[in-house]
Amino acid sequence: MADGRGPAGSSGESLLFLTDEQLRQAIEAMFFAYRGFTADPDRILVDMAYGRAHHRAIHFINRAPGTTVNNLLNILGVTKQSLNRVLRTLIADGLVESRVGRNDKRERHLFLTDAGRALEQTLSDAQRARMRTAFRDAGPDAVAGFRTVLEAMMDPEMGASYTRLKESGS
Amino acid sequence: MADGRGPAGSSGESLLFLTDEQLRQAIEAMFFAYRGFTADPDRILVDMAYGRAHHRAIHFINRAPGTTVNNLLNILGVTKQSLNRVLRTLIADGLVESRVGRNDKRERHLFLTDAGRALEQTLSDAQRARMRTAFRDAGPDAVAGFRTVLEAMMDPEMGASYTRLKESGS
DNA sequence: CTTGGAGTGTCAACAAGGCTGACGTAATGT
DNA sequence: ACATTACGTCAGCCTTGTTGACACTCCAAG
Repeated sequence: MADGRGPAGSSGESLLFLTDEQLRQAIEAMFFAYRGFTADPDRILVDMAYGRAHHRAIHFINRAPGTTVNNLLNILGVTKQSLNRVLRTLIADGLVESRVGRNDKRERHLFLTDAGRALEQTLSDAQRARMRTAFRDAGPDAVAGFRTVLEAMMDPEMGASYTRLKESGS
Repeated sequence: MADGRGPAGSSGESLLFLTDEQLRQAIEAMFFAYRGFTADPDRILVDMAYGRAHHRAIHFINRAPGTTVNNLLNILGVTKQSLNRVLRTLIADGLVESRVGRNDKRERHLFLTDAGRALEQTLSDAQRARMRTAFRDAGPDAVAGFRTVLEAMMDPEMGASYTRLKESGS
């Protein structure tokens, strides 16, 4: 495994800092960190009838108000059946509003209601608190590196969604 | 709340680089990156009868050969029933071997068989390939920052498991 | 030796949240 | 007119998580 290889890694001399062992550690760090990342909102959601899927939908509707179902589908990368199950409950509970499109009446544009925004705020406050602490402890340079690596890890398609959201939000 | 804030952020002047908007972007980056992170092994696993839970078990058994079920339970953070279901199939399929403990015969020590190691290799090769590319593109400084932030994001307990593995493996 | 408790395995039942396939409807584009 | 798109929905399946209950083995303490 990460054994009898000499100092020259499997990918060339410019990558000496990337031993298999270090990559393994990074993989584990990613695993444990993602658990921390979702832990706080998850704790809040269990008390309600919601799960992580609801959180994701709420997050991205808040981020791109008026987005269509199809657009959300692409961002989340799930089937319309999966998304619809979540959306149906959010609409029924009055957290999300679905408006028929003006130009194209086949489309449904999604918006958070006041109650939806309130929940979004609660969830993202919890999530941001941990991120803020972690970022503060790590420092600005580490944060910059963190984001650089995350962007490089994305699938190109997903990266495009990310960039679009990032630019619309700033 | 996250609205009409002036230049003084909600957490003090030394955190000016942490606006809510930047935290939101980091949250989204984490979401999209984790998808990329798991995509490659997931693609391999669907062809077999296995899922992500099997991958995780195989990964950590490979990392800490001879680990007990209870130890693995703590690392993975699932119930013994969930883990057992996965472990049972892996043992039945000859990828994992369970040996009764010598000192304490109640304990089962888990090892990968040759076949198990082969699958682990395949999966982690796929996962490492993406990480390696991302790390190469981002550069050593970014990678260092990446790991610093990830470690700061973990729950303290999980961070302890991570540190233990990290130190045993180096 | 008996007993309590820890470590483990297993059965049953259930829920969340993925998936596919199929079908219906309305609106749009050709 | 007809095909396609966008959406909703029903039915059924899978993985992976959960609780609760129970049995077994073994260690250690009384």
